[in-house]
Amino acid sequence: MKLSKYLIPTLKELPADADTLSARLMLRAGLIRKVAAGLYEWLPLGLRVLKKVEQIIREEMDRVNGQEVWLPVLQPRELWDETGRWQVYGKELVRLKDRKDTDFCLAPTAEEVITDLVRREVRSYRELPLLLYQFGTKFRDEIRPRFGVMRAREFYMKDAYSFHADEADLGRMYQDVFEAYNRIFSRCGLAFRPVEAETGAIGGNFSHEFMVLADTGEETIASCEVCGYAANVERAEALPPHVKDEDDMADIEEVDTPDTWTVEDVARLLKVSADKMIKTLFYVADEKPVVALVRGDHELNEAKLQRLLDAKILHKASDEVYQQTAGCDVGYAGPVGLNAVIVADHAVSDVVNGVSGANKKDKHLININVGRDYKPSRYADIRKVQEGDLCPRCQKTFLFHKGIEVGHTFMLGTKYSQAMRAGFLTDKGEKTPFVMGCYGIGVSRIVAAAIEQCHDGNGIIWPEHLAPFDVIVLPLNVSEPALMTTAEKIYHDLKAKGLAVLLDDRDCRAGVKFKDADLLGIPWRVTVGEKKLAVGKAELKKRSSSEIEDVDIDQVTERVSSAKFLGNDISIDENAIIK
RNA sequence: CGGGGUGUAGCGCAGAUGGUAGCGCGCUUGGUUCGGGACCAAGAGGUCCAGGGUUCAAGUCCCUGCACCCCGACCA
Repeated sequence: MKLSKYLIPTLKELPADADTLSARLMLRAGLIRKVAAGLYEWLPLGLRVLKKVEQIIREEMDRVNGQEVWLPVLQPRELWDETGRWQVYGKELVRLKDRKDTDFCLAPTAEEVITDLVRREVRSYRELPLLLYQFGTKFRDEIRPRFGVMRAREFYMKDAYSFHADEADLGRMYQDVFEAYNRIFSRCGLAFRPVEAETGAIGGNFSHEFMVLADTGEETIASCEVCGYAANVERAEALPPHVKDEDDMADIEEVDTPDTWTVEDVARLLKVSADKMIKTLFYVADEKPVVALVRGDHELNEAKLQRLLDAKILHKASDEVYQQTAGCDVGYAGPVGLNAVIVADHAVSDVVNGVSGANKKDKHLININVGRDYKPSRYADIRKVQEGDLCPRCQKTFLFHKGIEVGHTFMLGTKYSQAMRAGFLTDKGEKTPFVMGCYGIGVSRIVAAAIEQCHDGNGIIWPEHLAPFDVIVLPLNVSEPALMTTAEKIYHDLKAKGLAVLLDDRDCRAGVKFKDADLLGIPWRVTVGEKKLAVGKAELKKRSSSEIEDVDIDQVTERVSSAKFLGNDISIDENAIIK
């Protein structure tokens, strides 16, 4: 491809609203342009990278016997009503009507449609297991799109769904896909880590996220270097401390705390530490009010609470609920004398002579004690793990990292097949619901994550398997015929070797070409300049290295084509794949 | 949804006290240059986000709306 005729609008200055490094570089290198908040156009160069990622995923999915399909983006409400997700999914689901006023949504994921397909077409255990996947545009009306294509409202995703006769078979497939995912992200040249994860709106009972490690990541991972346990902080188990305070119980007392309601302020006013405070939070779980207690220095983990209560929808209670139940505002609520279902975090039970709101304006209670003054309905792990917490398996201090979620696998079980009455006949002739798994990869997000991980001050440094082109050839002076002829010959020879080559045939100064070549991040650069050409040489440089090598003109093609991917391919353990 | 901010040339921005719409980059043409974003000259390019109002006169002042960005709440 000749650069002079290729749409690569590189930018010296960057658009003001680009908020992360990868977004800035994607705009500057001419990979994408923004149309509206969270909506992007992929230009030729960007699309080439996207297609590279797609092909790697396709190969690995096929390797574990996945079958590619293509499902509609516009999906009828009736299917979403069957699983209840038309209600549960919330505002993120883009809803619209057709000309006949029938409700539809734009697919944020495709469990309903695929389950509908399989329930109509698959009858027997003999046809299982089945792994179907697709690539396609997904829509999620994010509250706040940001970070370029990383959190866009419309994005490109690979989603896969598997159907099984039983849990054991799902377990085998889950393992296969898990390994396929490891290969995919390795081939993409990413430093990543699979972690245990929350299941969120997709549901199911077991799930992993694949996190690309990057400081700009939105997710936080807690990991233990001793036993290898790693989980999203949304999921990570907290170890109950069991260092019950030694103090004797003192008499409960009401104290004045005018205009003081945050944990920090109350603790300062009463001269107690935050871990003596009991935070009292009101929630509504499937329309039933629930009170959650966590220690003042801890944070409630809503996902844990929701899972514990087995609630479809969980949200913070409104001020009215506080008034009705506690008779006061949020900051003055407390568990003593409260007539409600109370769930307490394990750590709360160890607090002796604690402090909480008195359920009266401007009043708190001191010296409150579990058992004597209030009685939670149940204890559970409902807090977020935090800095300093210990691994529940081996009591070693957790490490925390930032990550970008690029893949997510779920063991769904029968959540969707039961709701949609999707089943098959067993060898005994019994109708049984499919056991399902689902597996997603954010294809467009991988592109951004790769840049986030691989760049320098001059631009992108593509991992070789993702690079839009393998080589860029720079004739430094296009008006010099000998130089141009040589450059074009190298260009054609490289192409003949099957490499993707970009020829910078623009009539501009050398500096501009060097700057753009660095910005674009093409792995190999061949420079044809007059001085070196006079002695029959061209310059060869890897984008990832600062070394420049002079190579005989007629050796260039051989050098590049033989070096491509050398030492950069990952070893694949064929035995790990279950056929 | 709450708080804050911004909308002026393709991009980045400037346009006190209302009075002929500007700069840098990019683009076009010509010339000189030519190994890390050259220089000179001449050009093209604007419903100043939209609608309403005040005024002899609005990019500028006043309403209303929209879009976008940031922080928070929320969320595979």
